[in-house]
Amino acid sequence: MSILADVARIAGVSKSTASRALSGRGYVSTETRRRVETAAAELGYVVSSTAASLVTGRTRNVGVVIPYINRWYFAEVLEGIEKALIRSGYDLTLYRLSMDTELRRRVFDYFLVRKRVDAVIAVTIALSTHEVQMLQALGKPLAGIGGRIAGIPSLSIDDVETARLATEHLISLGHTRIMHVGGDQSEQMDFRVHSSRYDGFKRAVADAGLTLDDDFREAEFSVPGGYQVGLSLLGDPRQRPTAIFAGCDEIAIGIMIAARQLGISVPQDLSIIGIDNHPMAEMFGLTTLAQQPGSQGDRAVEFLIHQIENLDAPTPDEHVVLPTRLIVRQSTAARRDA
Amino acid sequence: MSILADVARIAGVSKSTASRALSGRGYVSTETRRRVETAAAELGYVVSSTAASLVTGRTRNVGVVIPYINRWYFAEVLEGIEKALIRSGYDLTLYRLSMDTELRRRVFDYFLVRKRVDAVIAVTIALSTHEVQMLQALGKPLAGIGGRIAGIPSLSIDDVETARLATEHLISLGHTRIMHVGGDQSEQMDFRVHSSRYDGFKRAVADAGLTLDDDFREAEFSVPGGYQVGLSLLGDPRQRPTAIFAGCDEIAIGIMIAARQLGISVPQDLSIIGIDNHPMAEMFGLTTLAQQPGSQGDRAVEFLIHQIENLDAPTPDEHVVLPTRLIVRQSTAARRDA
DNA sequence: TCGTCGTAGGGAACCGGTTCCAGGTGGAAC
DNA sequence: GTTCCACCTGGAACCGGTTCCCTACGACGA
Repeated sequence: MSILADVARIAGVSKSTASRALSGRGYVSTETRRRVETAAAELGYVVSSTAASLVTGRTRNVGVVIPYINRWYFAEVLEGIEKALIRSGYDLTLYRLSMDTELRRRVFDYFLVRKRVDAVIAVTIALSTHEVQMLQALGKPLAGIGGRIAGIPSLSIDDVETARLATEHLISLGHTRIMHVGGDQSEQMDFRVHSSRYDGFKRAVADAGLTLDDDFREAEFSVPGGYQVGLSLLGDPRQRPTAIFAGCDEIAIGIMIAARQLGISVPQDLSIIGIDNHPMAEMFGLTTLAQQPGSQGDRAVEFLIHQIENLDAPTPDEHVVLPTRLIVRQSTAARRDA
Repeated sequence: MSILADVARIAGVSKSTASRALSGRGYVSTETRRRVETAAAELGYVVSSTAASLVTGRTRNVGVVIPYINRWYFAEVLEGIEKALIRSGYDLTLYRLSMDTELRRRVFDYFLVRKRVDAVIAVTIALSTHEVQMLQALGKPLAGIGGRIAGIPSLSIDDVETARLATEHLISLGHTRIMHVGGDQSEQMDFRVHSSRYDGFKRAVADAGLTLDDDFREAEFSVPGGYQVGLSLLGDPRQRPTAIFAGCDEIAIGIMIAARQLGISVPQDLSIIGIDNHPMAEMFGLTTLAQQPGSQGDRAVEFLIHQIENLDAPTPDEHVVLPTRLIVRQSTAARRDA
């Protein structure tokens, strides 16, 4: 385990020259550089990024705070972030933040804040003003994905508008008995994605002049989650809607499977629309509003790296709204009058 | 952004005492400790983990090399690792390694090797002898999950045995026209998981005295992957098997969906068994061999941390085989004679 | 011929902690 | 009354790089 001084000695130059030769900064003759490089190779020298970051103040490491890993949206975002970071020569340190507030505090105090990362990306986690201030005081650029955070740039789809569009699609097909199956309305960790989607749904319903006395069921954002709600909701023909707007494709698919099992045919008896364009959506013929979580990660990284490398530049406080696209497949159809 | 010297000054002690007071190592009077702590709190002081690791040689950071994020098995392993690391006060740096060898080299050279991590966990990635030696030369403990790596401790299920068991289950139900739908046999990155499962299948078939001239189809390890193979395989009644052993539950579920769409009923016309016990397995009534990827991650971490903290201890070169458990549900049944 | 500029390289300070060592207490044991 | 030891603290070296500053030299334009 050799250090720079060894390399310098073998190459017959000073530490500073060796450093310049290997990092490529500053003037070094080609001959000297070659000598240093061969010496380094010979010794199997690798820089200590720790030592380097101590003096430069840069770690080339970005922290990602994310609540789930094994759900499609989050895994995609994470992959997008990872690809973009590797491409730019940055490492990714992962912090999974559950709703446990004690753990959350620990992650902030013991991990994030120790000058280990150059920047932080919060995925679907609404940082508190205090958390934002803490990180900003340390000079760490921040970005949010999946929602708006006061004072920091963020990236997300417009959940209200997307939900409204999905619902309008159902309404335009003549449906009047519509329900929304979505996420827990009280879950505090996220950016109110769940309630925004429900809000969009309600607006579309109201705009169409419909009144629904029973319009919502809560489901976990997963296929089994949708399946369970589907079974109990669709099992009773008297409460069964003719169309469902699901909070995400996984829920929608779960409901489709439940419907099939109950002998309810989609779209003849029931129209279903989701959000995401999950890889399974196509095989299920699911109509959906497509988003690209991977590219959200990608763009967040691109932005952050720019911030890191121009720390003096003003922090833009803009929120970028990403488009969603309606993909009509076979799970939605005009209402069939009984 | 205050540093230790500031804290020491405010508290009226030396740097060394301040360090001792905050880290809790060495003798410090309670009174002095209190003074230092209040000074630190007042200034909003946070240690520079960079500076600390420069001198201690410990980063409290573990690197995880993994090929996928958005597949169930990998996400579960990653979650298990993450939970265990956070619990022990370690960070997790994530490296997604695709099959791109150039990228792989870069990850090794530029990232892993820079003394940024105290240990490395390779998930389903068969490190080359050279890669293992490089990391060991740097004094980094290693562990493998999902397969055996020469010279380093690893953790996995017995793929051959598990596949054999699954296949035997089908054979015991009287099936003789059996197929395996599994992963690409030539994919080089992993631990031959795919070919081990195929091998186990073939052994069970051979042991039962069956001869099959067409026993394999390749599928991506995903639901759509299984679905596509299912459609083409099951569409032709002359080549259709009466039972399928799928390389994983996601493939199995894809095949079940394809079967349903083609009017082939499971298990009357077709028995299907998978591996994993994926969260969707239960709702599909899928018979499977359950494994717990999360606990694999957990155990690997536990072991590595022990290694890190006792670096002089001999590196055990043991391979731990984890059990799988047959869960019989409704997707497999005795062969129905035509 | 002189000043200037671009290129090359060395010396030393510095990043922000940790830890070794030495010195100084005071109480307990002999 | 020593001696010993446990406890407490400060000084200084050190971890392994990067970078600032200074010197040196050759080329080139005036």
